[in-house]
Amino acid sequence: MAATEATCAAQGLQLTATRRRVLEILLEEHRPLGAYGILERLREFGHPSQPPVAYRALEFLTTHGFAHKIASLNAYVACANPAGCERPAFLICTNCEKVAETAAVTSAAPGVADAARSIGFAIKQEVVEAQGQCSSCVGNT
Amino acid sequence: MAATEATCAAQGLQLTATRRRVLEILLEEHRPLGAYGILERLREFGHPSQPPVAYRALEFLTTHGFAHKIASLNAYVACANPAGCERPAFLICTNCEKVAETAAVTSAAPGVADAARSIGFAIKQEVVEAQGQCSSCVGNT
DNA sequence: TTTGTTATGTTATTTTATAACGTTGCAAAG
DNA sequence: CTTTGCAACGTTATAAAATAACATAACAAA
Repeated sequence: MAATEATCAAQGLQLTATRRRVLEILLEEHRPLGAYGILERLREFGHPSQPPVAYRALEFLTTHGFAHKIASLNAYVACANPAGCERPAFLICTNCEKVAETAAVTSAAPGVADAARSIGFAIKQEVVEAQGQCSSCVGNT
Repeated sequence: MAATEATCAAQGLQLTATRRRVLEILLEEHRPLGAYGILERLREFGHPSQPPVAYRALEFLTTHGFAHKIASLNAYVACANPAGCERPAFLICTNCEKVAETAAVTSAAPGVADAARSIGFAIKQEVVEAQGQCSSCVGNT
């Protein structure tokens, strides 16, 4: 949160009340939250809570790397490393639904980068989302 | 298509009319198609076309590896290599929307596998979807 | 022929996301 | 000042994606 505030200050980004509240909600959760889950939480705090409210805040947060969308879940998480987030990848526990964020070392998995090169495909960005079981849940299911 | 028929015969899977038609539709398209796009096409051919029809066929096709869901697009493509598909990864052109399928060599991108190991996370499956520009579209946008 | 299983047909609903349009707040140019 | 421009906000409505639920059919095995 402090890192996010610092980045916003440095780059002239407006961390408005709603945007800040959405980020706080994501930080409080230990699992990805859908847009409508966020809306519910906003409602509890008396914020306006029509869908665009959440989606606008999420667009701001994801655009600037303060949060990420987990495409395979249609859900959102706060960035674990807002100060220096690059090539985020996610480890999604299919048992407890918690998500760990890590950084991929290369821009693409081996084989994928080669394949891209060989067909002249210019990779801009990559979505890497692993599903499995976290250490607490291994063997539980 | 032949490979799919062969696999179904070998494994006792029922490639019914609707399932076959959905696979044909995906094979004819050179880009990912949403479930409702598929429904439109089915309608043109006089098939029943309520949402569950498409979703059931897609579940069958994706479960057995004859088609894949592109999570970051909420869309579906025919598998490019139904005979021996392992660890599929996708190169999605943000300009022309075509998708190339490739195979990741390792089960996880470097760094991701290490991170998983270090926190005791057991990876079962991985979603790898790269966005960028295909050779025809590089420089066009 | 009854039973179990797999696939289908259909209605309704839920979940996720965006379009569209007017309003507000504020800073910079005139 | 005040007005012009811009970014964010509030609200209504709707689109798009996915699933729940329940009844029916087709067919093989007991």
